[in-house]
Amino acid sequence: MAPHKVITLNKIQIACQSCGLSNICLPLGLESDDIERLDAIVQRNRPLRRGAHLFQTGEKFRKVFVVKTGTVKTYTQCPDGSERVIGFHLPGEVIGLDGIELGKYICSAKALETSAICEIPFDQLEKLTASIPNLQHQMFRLLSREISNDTSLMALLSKSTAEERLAAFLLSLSIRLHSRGFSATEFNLSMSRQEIGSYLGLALETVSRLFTHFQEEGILRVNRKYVEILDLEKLYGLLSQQTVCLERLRAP
Amino acid sequence: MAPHKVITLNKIQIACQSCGLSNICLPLGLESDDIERLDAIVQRNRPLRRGAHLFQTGEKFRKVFVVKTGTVKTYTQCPDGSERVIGFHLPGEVIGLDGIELGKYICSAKALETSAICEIPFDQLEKLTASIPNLQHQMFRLLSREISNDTSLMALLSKSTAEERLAAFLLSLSIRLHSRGFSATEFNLSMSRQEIGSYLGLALETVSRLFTHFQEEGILRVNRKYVEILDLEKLYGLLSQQTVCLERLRAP
DNA sequence: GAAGATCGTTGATCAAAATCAGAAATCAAG
DNA sequence: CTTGATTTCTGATTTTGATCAACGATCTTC
Repeated sequence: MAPHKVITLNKIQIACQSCGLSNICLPLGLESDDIERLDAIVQRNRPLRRGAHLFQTGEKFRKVFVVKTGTVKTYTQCPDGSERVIGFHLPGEVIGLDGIELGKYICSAKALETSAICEIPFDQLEKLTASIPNLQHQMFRLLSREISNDTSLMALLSKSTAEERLAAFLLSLSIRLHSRGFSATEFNLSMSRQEIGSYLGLALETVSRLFTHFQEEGILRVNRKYVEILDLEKLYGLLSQQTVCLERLRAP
Repeated sequence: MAPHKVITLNKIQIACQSCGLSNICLPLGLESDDIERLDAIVQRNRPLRRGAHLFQTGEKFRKVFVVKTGTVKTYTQCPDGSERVIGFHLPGEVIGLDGIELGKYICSAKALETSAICEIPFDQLEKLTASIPNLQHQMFRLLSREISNDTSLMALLSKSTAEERLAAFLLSLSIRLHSRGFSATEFNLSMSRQEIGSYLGLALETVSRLFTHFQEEGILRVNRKYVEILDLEKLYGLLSQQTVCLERLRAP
């Protein structure tokens, strides 16, 4: 009997053309043959396992990364070992752009679950960008979006209660998952209470208590990582006057 | 007697070539004739008075702005009238980049004191950028810097005490002023306690008390807007393990 | 220069969330 | 399956900084 054919994972590659994320990712707004040129410089390796790093703080900046499947967190590490979560990144989101300025990554990025990642060498991307006006515009948009997101989060962090923060976090997740074709009301968190707390500037105990509290209020049903939002309207109602925030949360 | 010649202020214009900020501003890294091309699309109007707006939330995004002299604050407004300060912008800093994504400004910007502002129509800048690789790179760097700055501030806001926040704020100011040729240890704040508090996520009373406290500790001398830092080292010492933050604060 | 508005300081009180501590549930690995 | 590690939940206590309140200083405007 002939040996089975071995399929190497890194050969199963989806070109940008046929990727479901092309409407939120870099190729957005590009002509078909321009997408092909972009596609040619995209590297697609085997999926990363939970805990694997995309890059680490201080490493030389060479590539930007796009999440294709899974979730990635970016974080900074303090000398004392504690870490601060900067962001959670879902499919279609571009990571590493903050490394352009100084030529090195200023935060670390690791997979929270098995995740497929597209890697794009930045020098090649930059050259391509100069010759494709639509790509340049999309790059500017992506960078601008990053800034807008941060602005919203800062507004959230600089005031507002713990309750409001967690509500905003859950709604942001809900909206982003929904826009990627997942359920808006039922999902599994890929991050721990600790990580959520770090991201929102809260103690993990506070996050845990709030989940319980939201459940008692009938807003959601929680079981560890599993979350089901029962009353979206009520959750929105917790976001006092966070206009900007909400508007932005809906966007990506 | 012949009438005196009237000098219109908006005729007193400094070209990018001879502007002292060209080493931190957009022209950084550009060839001489490319700077001229950039210079040609820069609009320089009369200085804005304290309180005047550069742009307001929701307005159509057409231009980016560069502070030439003075200070500008960006902020978002809540329906209840209260505002949240997003950032304070010193000479050489580019404002309005967060409007690219959605085609409208997502925050407002107003002068905190009489300020000279360069205005650059974004559509023209984008065209120019496509034909000057160095300018494209500089644009990416600027956008990336903006993201890095926000990242640092988020790390500061998401944890850390009131004391640490004010220390970081003062050091950031000190560093940025120094890199622009001003004193690192003696300056006049152009913003109120209220605005500092809003920026740092603290009540204005807390900010006021901290100033008093720092003075009692011999770290600085304060009289309303006037600040003299007496012990820079002690001030740095208050920033526990904020590595990222500090590294970033030094940069711009 | 007087009147009013704004801004900054200080004190007293209170509330929200951090911290400390321990139990229960889940997961990973031998 | 058992053991140990990790994660989550819950309770008790403490702390930080917000809020409320009042007053003096400074700036603005007529």
